[in-house]
Amino acid sequence: MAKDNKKMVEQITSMEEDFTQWYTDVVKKAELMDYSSIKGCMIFRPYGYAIWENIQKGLDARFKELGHENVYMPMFIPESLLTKEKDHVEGFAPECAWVTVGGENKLTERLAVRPTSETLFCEHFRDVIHSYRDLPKLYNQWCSVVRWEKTTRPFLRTSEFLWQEGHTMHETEDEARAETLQMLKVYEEFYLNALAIPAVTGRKTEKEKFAGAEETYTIEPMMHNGVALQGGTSHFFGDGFARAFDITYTARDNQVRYPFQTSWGVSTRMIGAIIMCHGDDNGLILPPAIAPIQVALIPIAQHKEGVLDRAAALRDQLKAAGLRVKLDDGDQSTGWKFSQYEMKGVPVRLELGPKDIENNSCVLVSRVTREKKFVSLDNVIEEVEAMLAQVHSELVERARRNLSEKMTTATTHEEFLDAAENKPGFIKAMWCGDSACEEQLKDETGGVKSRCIPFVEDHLSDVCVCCGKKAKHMVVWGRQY
RNA sequence: CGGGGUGUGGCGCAGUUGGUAGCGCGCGACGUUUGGGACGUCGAUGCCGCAGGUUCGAAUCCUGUCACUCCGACCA
Repeated sequence: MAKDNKKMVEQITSMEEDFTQWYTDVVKKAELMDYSSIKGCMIFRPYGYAIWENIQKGLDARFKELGHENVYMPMFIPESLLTKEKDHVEGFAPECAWVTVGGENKLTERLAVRPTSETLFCEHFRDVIHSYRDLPKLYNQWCSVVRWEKTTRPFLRTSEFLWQEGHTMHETEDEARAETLQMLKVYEEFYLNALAIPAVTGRKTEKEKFAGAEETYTIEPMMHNGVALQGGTSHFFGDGFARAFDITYTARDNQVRYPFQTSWGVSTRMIGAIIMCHGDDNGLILPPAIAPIQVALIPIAQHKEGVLDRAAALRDQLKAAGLRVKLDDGDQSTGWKFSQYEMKGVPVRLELGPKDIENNSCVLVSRVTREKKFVSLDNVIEEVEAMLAQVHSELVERARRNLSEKMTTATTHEEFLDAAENKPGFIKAMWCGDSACEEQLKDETGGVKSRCIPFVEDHLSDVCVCCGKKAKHMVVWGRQY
């Protein structure tokens, strides 16, 4: 029996042994997704989709609080529209999926399945923006986009992925720049307070910028193994698209002017970040704010008189307090249920058995520490809420520690190469501002790239870690998914 | 797009010198269990990725093809 138990637990490969396999095991065992018959596309299973719905709810409320409105654009983009902005099309055309036939007939112009919707928004903005009174336009859309990726991984990179894309138009450059930074702050706050993920934020270098953007800002969380994930981006476009699409308005000074534009997005990749940031060898660990089930209520000896009734009453009580609870009265063994909800990353488990009922108590177990706490049923709601809050702060604390432990500095070329080779994580190093040095470092290290120029830069030295010329910025470097 | 790997019940796999498919898990019924992945009995489930070929006979040999997956280059 003991041997069998062991085998069951070993269904998840340990992180230490093979992080990639661990990741795949977790997404499957936690029932987040399944592979589909379409290459690179995945099926969101109910539990995985529920996480996305909670992320949506949290972000959507934040966007709306700041005055944004949701819209929906078509999923097809005529080739002529997509190609209006030169840099943009060069960035995206190579990975577009094209529709060339409609019904029985070949189309006169092929249609791209949207890889991103800047061009569609611009076409529309051209029609609805005429006066400063029409500005700002603060639009957002929740949709899926398609990018024909060569290699794909569940949640991290799929050919079709779900996301939100905000697109805004403003009277002034200052206002648009402020919007760009504001939305990055929203992402940063959401990552921290909802996903329990602290992250590095900053500006992308010229080389890493979004196709067509003047500035790209990014949030870069670090995964458990030290690898970065571009977790969200916010772009300032200047008036480049406005000029390309001939979007003009009559300003307060009665002059015809071009508006200034931003766009910003996060995707279901966030779920990948949650998995790789918080998970452990027993499976997923979900931050309480977005966990579809916050409390797994497991009745003990449920066949005994009164146990299920009492458990159901407790469930209703917790639900009434606004908690997301699942009472599992299935006939699987208790141990099986424990394992099941651990794999699925439910933050708090509540055990209720005959002895507890007799004592007017129950047992709470934290998914992070596995610590058992015996609490009175009289104040169970407060206790559960406290444990959920504790799980959140422990996840933040753990992730913060990982981030700082895996952050190294390099002041010389040798140090940089050594860190890239031997120390998984981020590297802080000075940089001259030349893309050639980024290219060289990437080649020498086999994939370490600039993540961003953080908002607060340390002065590590006067010279570029690569070429030795005068340094312009401190850059955070790392490998990425 | 380059390099590797794998395709056999839902999942993980075995299948010898070619002889007509098996194991574990899971699934269903019943019974016993029930505070860390329970046990017994019975039962159901296969276009052996696909298409050709060789052969009396192919999961097995040959050719082609498709898919998935991992590692690189490209990207949220």
